[in-house]
Amino acid sequence: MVMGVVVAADSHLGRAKNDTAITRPSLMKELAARRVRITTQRRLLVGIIQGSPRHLDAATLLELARKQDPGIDRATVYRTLALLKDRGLIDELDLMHIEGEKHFYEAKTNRDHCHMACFRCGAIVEYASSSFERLKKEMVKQSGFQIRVVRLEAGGFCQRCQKAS
Amino acid sequence: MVMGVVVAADSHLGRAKNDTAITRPSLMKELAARRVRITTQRRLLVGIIQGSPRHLDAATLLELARKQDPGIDRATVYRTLALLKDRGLIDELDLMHIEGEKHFYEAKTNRDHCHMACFRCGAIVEYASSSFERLKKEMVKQSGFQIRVVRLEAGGFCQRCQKAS
DNA sequence: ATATGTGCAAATCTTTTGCAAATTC
DNA sequence: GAATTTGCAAAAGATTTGCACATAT
Repeated sequence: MVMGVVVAADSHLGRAKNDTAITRPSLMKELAARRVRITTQRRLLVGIIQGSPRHLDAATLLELARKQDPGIDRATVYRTLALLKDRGLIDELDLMHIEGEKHFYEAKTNRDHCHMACFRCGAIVEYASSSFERLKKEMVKQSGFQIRVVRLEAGGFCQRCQKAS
Repeated sequence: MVMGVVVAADSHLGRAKNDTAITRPSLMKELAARRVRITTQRRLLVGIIQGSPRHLDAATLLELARKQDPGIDRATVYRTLALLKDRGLIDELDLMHIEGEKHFYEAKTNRDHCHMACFRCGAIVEYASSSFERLKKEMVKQSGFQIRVVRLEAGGFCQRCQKAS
């Protein structure tokens, strides 16, 4: 058994459950620390992102936000996402374009992790390991490139779908 | 020095030059092996992709193709890219959306490699190492997920741009 | 008072699709 | 002649933008 591995399969677009090694620092605190103005709508959006057990796309985030503030606009959602991404507080994922070209978002975690997307059922399996951390360090060392964001995604078939065929 | 490392910085959207460990099997042969009909236009498009030293996006590919066949249509380009992707002959990259939402393509190599995109100058640094191969194996082993495609991308600043600031 | 955030509607950018004509087997 | 590929034009989907108004410091 490899140390530090965090794997968890979940249903459709789910997120790791037994994920004890990964923590998600408070977005609100991070925003405050960066002296970003926290408006009512931003608080709402950030709360939804932080609390969501799933990877959200902009349309879903808007929909969820509208349940609490029907007046909130799509543009505000996109502008807030851009802000959070710019400050490095959320990660933008493509999830191998398993659902078209839209992006998915998740609060930045203390530790980078990979996403594996099942082409058949859409399940997302998350995975973190020290090997990933080592690889990143190696990349930086060997290339001299200064890494700000990393994204490791894979597409294929989850365990369940492999059996089902 | 780590073994098997292939690193090369290049100018804007360039590709590794001293890339001896990485080979690109002939797309034409692969197509033939899969009994895919090879039309004039497909041959043209595939030739451009295979021969290009850069990561191409659909619009650029269309533009290059039109120099030789002005009649070729955008839809054909997209349809051919979809075909090649489906057969696993090309890889689709996002390059951290450094130039908008479009995709970039490259002929599949014998060995997976990462792409690091410079947010400042747009340079693409490619990197392959045995650590990446090990990580992939570990992911499969630990998660039971069957990987068909992997993409490891990073965004940040290349060596030159770090110095320039 | 000044800077910043928001809603609205329209625009933009990339990719996909329906259908008739052309091409290939 | 049947099946596949292509061009054309229009549609679709996701994201961005200009501008006037509202809100916060």
